[in-house]
Amino acid sequence: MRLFNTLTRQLEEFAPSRDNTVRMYTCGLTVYARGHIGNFRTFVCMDVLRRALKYVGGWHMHHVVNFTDVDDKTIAGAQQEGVSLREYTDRYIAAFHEDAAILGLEPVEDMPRATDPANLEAMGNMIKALDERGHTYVSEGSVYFKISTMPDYGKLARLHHEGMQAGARVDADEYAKDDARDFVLWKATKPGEPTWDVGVGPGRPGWHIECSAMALRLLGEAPIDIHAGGVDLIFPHHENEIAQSECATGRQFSRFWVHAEHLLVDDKKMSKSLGNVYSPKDIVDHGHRVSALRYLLLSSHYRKQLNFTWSGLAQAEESLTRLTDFLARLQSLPPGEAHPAVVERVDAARQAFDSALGDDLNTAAGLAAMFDLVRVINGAIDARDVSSTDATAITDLFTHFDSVLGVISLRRAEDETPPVPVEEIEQLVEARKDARRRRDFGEADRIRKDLEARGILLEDGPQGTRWKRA
RNA sequence: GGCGCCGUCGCCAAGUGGUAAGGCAGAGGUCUGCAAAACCUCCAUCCCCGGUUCAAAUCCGGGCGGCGCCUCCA
Repeated sequence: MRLFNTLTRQLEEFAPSRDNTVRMYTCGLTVYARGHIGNFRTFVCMDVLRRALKYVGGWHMHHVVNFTDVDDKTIAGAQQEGVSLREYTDRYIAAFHEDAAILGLEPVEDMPRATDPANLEAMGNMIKALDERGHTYVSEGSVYFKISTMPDYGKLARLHHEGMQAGARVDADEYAKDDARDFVLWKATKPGEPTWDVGVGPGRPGWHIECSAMALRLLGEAPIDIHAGGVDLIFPHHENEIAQSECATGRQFSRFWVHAEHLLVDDKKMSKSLGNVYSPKDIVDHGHRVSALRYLLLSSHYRKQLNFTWSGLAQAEESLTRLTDFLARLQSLPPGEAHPAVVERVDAARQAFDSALGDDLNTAAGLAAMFDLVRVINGAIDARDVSSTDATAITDLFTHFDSVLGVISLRRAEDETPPVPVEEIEQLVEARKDARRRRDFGEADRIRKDLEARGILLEDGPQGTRWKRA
């Protein structure tokens, strides 16, 4: 499996370093607000990476996705609402789980939160290790990482210090630093803020330390295999994680760094002032299905910016329908032997799909392999060259496709709760069948239009009438 | 000011040296009580200008256009 490594800016052959288990860490959500579709673009991409490693690469996963549940925004939010930090962040963690479920994210092995005692302790230990090795200094009660003690600082982001002066907005931190580029490991306690004592003075974690500490605590000895997140995290977050982890352990932190590009909305970055920040739930409130959003996210490469539009979502909806219509059609094929021509096509499609996904997660090419198969098999069905035995093989292959893409199963789950009760639909389909038998097409069409208005489509075929959600 | 990415059919989107995948939309046809679905046919020479090469959307140079990072951010 080939993956683009931000560290080298090249495609590299990936395999886990030990035990056939991929040790992967994805930077998760800061839980001061409900996650938006931009956040979820990253999470869906990493979910597909995770699934591809499992179901195409054949490896086991130990995948950690964290919650940042303490920072300026969470503290401010909790204070504003007069609730505890824990209570405040619990809400958004619950919302995340809700949205993750409707988007079909596969549960990961660990979802730690920064303020859990074991994690805070791990942070304290890492800071102590850094201190022993001479990488820290204390200023006004806060502990800082001293960049000048790390010669290869900047290797991930590849930022050159000279160029940073001219137009860069210099960090107007409220804490004093020796060098503008130094970053805080542990922030001194301020009145009214939550505080912990983990052996480096009372205070709270700096942003970067939590990921380093949790990744190594949960995934074991450095280097881990993959560290992932959105592109905006490359600097400073991931760069600083590398600095802390490598200076504390003396070893490489992560072998691969994988970054998902941003999602734009109507060609603009999402922002509250533009009113274009949507959560997965907003997609539903706009009358769309979340499966269409997942499909849309899959339809372009994870390292390219993706422009979200409502019409793009509608197109995704139609494309996905073509796949599910095809699978429905496979249900009613006559029994018989497997056809060699079909078997050959199925094998070719599997190969094309796996090779696309194994090539730096080329989901768009993977989808094309699926549609190629759909077209060919549809034609073969019309020619009566597909048996139920073939159908089983094809269905199995689609199960494989979807183990990685996770979009068809999502759509099916949605279909289980149609806008009209299934019993009523079936009753009306029966009534319409009678009407058609009587050649009372007026009544038959009336029933169909009535159901259509309520979100149910009827299709007459040789095997009878099939219904589906609009 | 520094670093980097992108520009392929009306829309979305693969392809990165060998003569343009796939999806949506559209046109015509087959099938159907009518629809829908399905199938068949049609629908691009790759932002512009130079260069390298037998051969370039793919490599190099220069433009034009869009975007990102350098600051909290997926």
